Amino acid sequence: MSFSNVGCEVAPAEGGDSSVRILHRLDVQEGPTGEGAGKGPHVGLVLDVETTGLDFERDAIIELAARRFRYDDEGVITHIDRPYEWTEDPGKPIPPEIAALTGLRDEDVAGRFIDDEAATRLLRSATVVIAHHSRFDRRWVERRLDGAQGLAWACSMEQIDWRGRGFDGRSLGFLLCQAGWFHDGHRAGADVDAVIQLLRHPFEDGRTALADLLERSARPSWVVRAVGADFSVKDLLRSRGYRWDPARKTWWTEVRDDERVREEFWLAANVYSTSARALGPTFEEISPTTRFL
DNA sequence: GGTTCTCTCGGCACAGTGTC
DNA sequence: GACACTGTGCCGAGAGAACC
Repeated sequence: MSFSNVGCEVAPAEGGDSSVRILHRLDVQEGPTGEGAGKGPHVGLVLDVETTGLDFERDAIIELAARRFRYDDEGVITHIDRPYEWTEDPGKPIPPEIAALTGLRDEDVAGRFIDDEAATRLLRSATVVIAHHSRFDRRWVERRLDGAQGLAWACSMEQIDWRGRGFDGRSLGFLLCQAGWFHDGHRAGADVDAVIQLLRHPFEDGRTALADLLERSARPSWVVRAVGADFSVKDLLRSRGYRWDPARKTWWTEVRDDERVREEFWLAANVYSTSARALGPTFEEISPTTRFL
């Protein structure tokens, strides 16, 4: 565990003691922020849900929070909107471990419901919806809100190269800590603000985390499936980053749009040149509206 | 023909990291 | 604790070869 190379302003303690770091309590304020305040032409939205568990069939959302922000072409946040938070009665007791984790008790959610129309309108007003683990949040939101399908999603956990940027781990609280802040985690509103703060974070090259995220999210990509690949090339595929899909019984990987042609050549030379029963690769386009489903 | 060994072809278990 | 995903390494069923 190291905080030495995170490229952020974690303040040394008073007196210059380098063995001590000071963390600031996170307090994201509504209103214009930074250079070019308020002028960003794009609208992003950070969202987080708290649920009674992880089972999409049996469990339910108990809290949904979101906050919009404006950002400019450089990925700099220029204005932060007011927070939106709803709690919802799941119709059954909140499990003790979830109550301990989130601080939400049965009486906090009793008789309360998410305003479907307002929440859906809020989500649809954004160019991109961002969550810290969109594979989780997207499924819950699309299941709960009828009008929330087909939005462009990005993931602050998966689509920012935190390790490459000098951070350890990917958990929200730990990333925030390395950026010099702490918050009261595991409440939806607090986690939304934590993500916004991380997106504002400037790396050593001056780019923000949001800029990295938007660039990676906007890149079209392709799921390549080595359909019919012979077993003899499985280790070759694995070493190139392909993964086995048990359901479809194919090796697959995701490549950027500009890597597709190179991948086709590689497959032709290394996989399909030797495989008598090969059927040939398939390519499925992936975009922000189809990721994390 | 019966038994044992070896190889093939995935499949599975587990650890680590993330979410609630 | 439950679940998802990734990476790594080992396991197992079935087929064929080798041996008696």
